[in-house]
Amino acid sequence: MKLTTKGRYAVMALVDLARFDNVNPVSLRDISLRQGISLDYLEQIFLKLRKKEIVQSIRGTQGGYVLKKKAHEIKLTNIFEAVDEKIKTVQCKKESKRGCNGKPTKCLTHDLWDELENHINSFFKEKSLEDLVKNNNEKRI
Amino acid sequence: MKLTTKGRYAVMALVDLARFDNVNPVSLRDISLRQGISLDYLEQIFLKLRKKEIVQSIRGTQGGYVLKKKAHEIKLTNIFEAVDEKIKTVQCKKESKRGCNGKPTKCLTHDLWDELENHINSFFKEKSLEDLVKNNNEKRI
DNA sequence: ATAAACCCGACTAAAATAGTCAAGTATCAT
DNA sequence: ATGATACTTGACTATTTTAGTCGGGTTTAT
Repeated sequence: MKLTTKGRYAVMALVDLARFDNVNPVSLRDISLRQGISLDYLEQIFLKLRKKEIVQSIRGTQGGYVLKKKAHEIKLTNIFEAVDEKIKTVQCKKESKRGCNGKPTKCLTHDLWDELENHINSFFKEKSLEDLVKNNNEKRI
Repeated sequence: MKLTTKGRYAVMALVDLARFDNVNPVSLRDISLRQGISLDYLEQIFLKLRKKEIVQSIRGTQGGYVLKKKAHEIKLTNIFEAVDEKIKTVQCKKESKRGCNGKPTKCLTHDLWDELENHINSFFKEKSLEDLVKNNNEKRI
């Protein structure tokens, strides 16, 4: 079980963005240089973030991105959802009629994975971008 | 972020095993049929479980596997570790000197991923095989 | 005008996953 | 004894996912 770079980079880039956001739009080029993430890849990620209205773009020279919502309103959950990073412990939820493993009942451990998903998601739902920025500022990184 | 089938199958198979264990050794063939998991694949998985002393094998006709420890002593953490299912949120922990992203500092979100790992692992450390079996019996599946 | 920046779809190499396959060895029931 | 059952082990492979790259746009400040 691991987190993909898409999810990680999205969070890293947004934390970076959130720290400079108050002044001017931040260009992906700057984020790319500061965070060491490929520019092309960042563009893919921000396309998704924009579509989910987490960031807003400003085109042209001196353009870039700004947050579209307040940092405390943006939860990790929203970010991951935007870039298709989702918790998938089990694939047996689609068909409501028949259970997993093709049998009429749920698989032996079905409830366990549900529980696990909830456990992880509760973490993501609590943490906001603001929390992360504050945490970093306290440490004066 | 998703769980691999190796981890899921290992837990499913062990829950199955734990329910019949008290009587006779359980053959992989039976588990394979009941849980709908390929026999060859199960063999791979049980090889690892045996090496980590979670199960014990009994060869020959009427052979099979039995738990090597009490069900309440086997935590999810042990199972996942045995089959190499580990939580990997970030790869930036190896080099202690230099941080992630090649820079001398830790990446902006380093502590976050640490926290997430701990959060998930705490779940795995608590849950035992016994918990899972009990849970299923209550529901008379 | 032109450079800086976003926009967007298509493509791809590499790694991980989810197995399969083949060739054993041990043990029990008869 | 012998055959059937079941574990043992390593090698192999198709598929999927990941982690990007690439190329060609469009918009806008200066």
